[in-house]
Amino acid sequence: MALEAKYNSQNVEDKWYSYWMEQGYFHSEVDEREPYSIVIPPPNVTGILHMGHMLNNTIQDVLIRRARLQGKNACWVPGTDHASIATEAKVVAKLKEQGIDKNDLSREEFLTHAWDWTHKYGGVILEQLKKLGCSCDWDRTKFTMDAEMSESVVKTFVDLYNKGLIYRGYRMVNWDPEAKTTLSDEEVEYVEQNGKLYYINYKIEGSNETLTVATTRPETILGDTAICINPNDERFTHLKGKKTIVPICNRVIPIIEDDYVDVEFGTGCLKVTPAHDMNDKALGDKHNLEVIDIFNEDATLNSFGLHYQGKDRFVVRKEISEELRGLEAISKVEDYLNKVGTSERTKAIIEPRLSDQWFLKMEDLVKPALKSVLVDGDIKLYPKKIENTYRHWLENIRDWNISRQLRWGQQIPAYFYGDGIEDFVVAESVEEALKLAQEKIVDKTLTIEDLRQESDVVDTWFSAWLWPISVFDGIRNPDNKEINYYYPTNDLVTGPDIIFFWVARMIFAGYEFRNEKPFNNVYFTGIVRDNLGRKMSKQLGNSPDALKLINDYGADAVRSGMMLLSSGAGNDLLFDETKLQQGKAFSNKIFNAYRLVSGWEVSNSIEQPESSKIALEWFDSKFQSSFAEMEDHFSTYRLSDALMTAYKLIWDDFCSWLLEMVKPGYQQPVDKLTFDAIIVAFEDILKILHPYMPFITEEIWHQIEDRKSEEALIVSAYPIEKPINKEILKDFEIASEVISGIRTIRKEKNISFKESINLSVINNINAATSFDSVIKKMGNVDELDYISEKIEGALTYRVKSNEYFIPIEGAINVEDEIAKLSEELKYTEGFLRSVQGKLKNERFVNNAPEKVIGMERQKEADALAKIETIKRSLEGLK
RNA sequence: GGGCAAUUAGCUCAGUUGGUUCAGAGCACCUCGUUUACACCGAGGGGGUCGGGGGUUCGAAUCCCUCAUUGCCCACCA
Repeated sequence: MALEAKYNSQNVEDKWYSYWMEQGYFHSEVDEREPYSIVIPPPNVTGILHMGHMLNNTIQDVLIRRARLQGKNACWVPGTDHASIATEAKVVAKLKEQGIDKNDLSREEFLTHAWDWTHKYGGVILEQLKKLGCSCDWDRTKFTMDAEMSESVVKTFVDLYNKGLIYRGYRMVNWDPEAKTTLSDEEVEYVEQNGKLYYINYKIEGSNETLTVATTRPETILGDTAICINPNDERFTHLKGKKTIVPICNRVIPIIEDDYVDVEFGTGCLKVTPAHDMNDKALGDKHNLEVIDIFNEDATLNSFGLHYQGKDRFVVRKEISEELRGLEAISKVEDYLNKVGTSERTKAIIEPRLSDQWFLKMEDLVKPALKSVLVDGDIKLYPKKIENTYRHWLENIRDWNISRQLRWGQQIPAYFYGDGIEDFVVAESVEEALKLAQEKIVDKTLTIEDLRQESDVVDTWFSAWLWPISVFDGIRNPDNKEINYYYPTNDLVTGPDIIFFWVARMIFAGYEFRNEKPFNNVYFTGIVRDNLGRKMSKQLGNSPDALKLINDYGADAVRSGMMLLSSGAGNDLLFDETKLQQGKAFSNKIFNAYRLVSGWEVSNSIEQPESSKIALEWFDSKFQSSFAEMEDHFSTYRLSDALMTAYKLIWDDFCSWLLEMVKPGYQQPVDKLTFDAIIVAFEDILKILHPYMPFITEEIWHQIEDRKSEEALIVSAYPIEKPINKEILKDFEIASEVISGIRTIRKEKNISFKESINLSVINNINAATSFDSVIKKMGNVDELDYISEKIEGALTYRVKSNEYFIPIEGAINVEDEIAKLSEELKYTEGFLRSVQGKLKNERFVNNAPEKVIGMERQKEADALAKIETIKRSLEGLK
C-alpha cells in the first residue's frame, strides 16, 4: 500500500481513539501492579474546552500514558463539577428568558430545571477531551452531584459538625447581590476602580458646628450609627461625648473614640456603619452600637433608605450626593482610586453583609497540611516557589464560610425544629434528625413534619475538596479496595489560580478524612496567554477555538506544539500558532521517515555494509543517552524539555543521521540485518513519543506490523535504561565534524555532492577509524587514506588538530586559502594567549582545583598543536 | 502597604554545587540546493559586553549589595 506524501491526522485519530476505547485500554481495575492514579480537575459541567484545559489535560495524558507504558496500572479518573454558583446563574438566566422567576419556583421545580440544563449541556467538554486524545478511564466518570458524591458531602458535613468544627454564626460575610448568596473570602476578587471620596458634613447636636467625614460610600450614611474619632486627636477634643446628626435622616448618633481611626487619613473622622463594613462591625461590637441594615438582598435600599427605598446602591450613591450637595452637606469630592471586592463568578461588587451562615473552623485542619508540604515534603509542589504562597495563605487563614444561598448543590443537613438560634440538629437523614431532635428537647411527640431543613447548600468547593477520596468512594466506604489501592493519587495537574480554592483544601480533607495526603506531587501549569502576553478572553477575541485547532493541525500537533511552548511548571505560556505548525511539521517528518523505511526492499542475500553496522551501533547509544535525558527531565516534571530531547533525537539523530547513513542506493535493496535494526529503533522512538503524540505513533506502530490487540502501542513496554557506550558517541562526534568539513568545502568550492572526492587525513589526535565507512558514504568519498605528509595544493580543513586534505585539480585559490588560514591562526593564537595567561597566574595555579588546571593545560596543548598544523599549511602555500 | 518571582540571541526559554561541554536550544532570519522519505525538506551561516552600577574571588550569567523594569500573590485604612 502506497503511503501519501503527507500525514493526514483526520484519517487516523478517530480510528485509534475508538480502537483504544473498544479494547478497554483506558480502564483500570485494582490488581497486583503498582498503581498510578490521577484525578482530573473537574471542569464545570456546562463548560467547553479552552486553551487552559488543553494544556492541563495534555500534561495529564502525557503522564498517564507514560505510566501505562511503564507497566503501571494507570488510572485517570475524569468527571465534572456542578459549579453551583456558575451553573445556577446560567439556569436562572435561562428561566428569566422564558419569563420565569426563580423565586416563583419550589426547590424541587428549580432543581428539575437545573438537571435538565445539566443533561442538555453537561459533559460536552468530556467529549472534547476525547478529541484531544485523553486516555481517561471513562467508566469511572464522576459528577460532583452524583448521588454517592452528594452522600459523601453530607456525611462529612455531619462528621465535621459532630467534631465541633462546623458552627453556625451571625457574621459579616461577602454578599453577592447578583447571585444573592454569600461567598467565601477566596471567591472575592479585589479590582482597582476609579471612585470618589466624598467629604460629608455632619452637624453637631446643639451647635452650629459641623464635623466633616470622608467616605467612598455616601449611600451608607443612612446606616450610620456613630462617628468615630481618634482619642488623641487634639482637633476634636472638644467634641468628645457629643452627638452628631446624620444628614437627610436626621438621626442623632454618638461620637465615639477609638485608636483604630487613622489621624492622617481623610479628615481624621470615620463614619461607622456596622451593617455594611467589616471594620465598622468590629467597632460597633466594641462600642455597643446599633446595627442598621439599609439594603435588601439585591443591594437596593430598604425602608431605612427612606425616599431611596427600592433604588440600587449605585443609583443612590449618585442621587444622595446630589441631595447632600443641595443641603450643603458636602464640602468637597475628590477622585479616589480604591480596591473594590467583586464576585469571582458574577463580577458583581460584593456587599459586606451580616447574616446567619455556616462556617468551618480552619485552625486545626491547617496544621497537617502545613507540615506535610513545608516540613516533611510529603507533598511536593512544582514549581517550588509556590510553597511561599501556600504557606502565607495557610498561616493567615480565616474560617471558611461554607453555606450558599443557592439551590444547585448539596443541601445542608441541618434540621430546625424551632425558631431559636440553637434549635436545630445535624444528621445524615431526616429520620436520624428527628431522633436527635426528640432527644435534644426531650419531646417524643415531635414529628418529621415539625422539622424544617436548612435551605442553604454548601459551597461547591466543599464537595470538590473530597474529589480524590470520593471518586474512589473512600468517604462512604473508607476501607474499600479501590481507595486503599489508588489513594493517595500520584500527580495532580492544575492551575495556580485554584491553589486555595481546591488544592490546599484537598490536602485538608485528605488528612482529616483519611489521615493521608491526597497526592504526592502537584504540578501547577501556567496561564495560557496570547503571543502578546495577554490573557485569553472573549472580549479580546484572542482565544482560539480549541476544536478547530485540533481539526486543522491534528491532535498530536496541538499536543506537542503546546508542550513545546510550555517551559516548566508554573510558567505562563504564550500561545502561538507557529508552534502548532512546528508540531504538524514534526508529525509529517515522522510519517515520512516511516514512508522511507516502508518503501525499502529487504534482501536476505546481501551483506550488511560496515557503515550501517557502526551507524546502528552508534544510534543505540545515542538513543540511550537521549532516553536517559528524558527520564531525568520527567523526574522533575520538565515535560517540554523531555519532548525537545525526543524531538532532536528523532529529527536530527534518527532522520538526518541514522537514516541517511543506512539508506540504500537508489532502487537498491537493504540488507535484512539493517532493516530489522531500524525497525527496532523506530519502535523505541514511537514508544517514547507516544505519551506526547499518541495517534500518529499508534498508527505507524500498526503500519509496521499487523499486530494483535494486546500488542497495541498504548499498552506496549517502555524502553528500559541500558548502559551507554560513551566512546562511540565521542567517535561519532568527530566523524560528524569531519563530514561537516567536507560539506563546508563542497559548498565553498561549489563541488556538487554527486561528484565524488578523495580524502586524506593526518591523524594527529589518533582519532578512531571506526566511522571511516560512514564518512565515505556521507561525504561521497572515493578513497579515504591516512598519510603523514601534507598534500600540496589540496583543499584542507582541520578538526581539532587533525588535518584533512581534499585534492582537487585547480580548485585552490592560494590567496584565499592564505587569508583563511591566517585568520584561523590569529584566532587560535589569541585563544592560546588567554589560556597561557591563566596558567601563568600563580594565584590561579595555586587555588584552582587540579581538574580545572588539567583542562587548561589540555587546551594549551591542543592550541599549540593546531597552530603548528596551520603554520605548516601556510608555509606550503607560500 | 507587605511578600514572592523574573530580567540571557529578533521571539520563547535552558543554563543544576562559581572553573571541560559556558555563553546554549527551539523557532524566526540569511545563503545555497528541484540528490530517488519529507520544501511541513536538506546543507551551511549570522546574531547576545547574560537589565544598569558596585563588590567578593585567581576566576561571576552563576554569590553579595544597590538601582531599574515587569509579573504574580496577599492586605479592612474610611
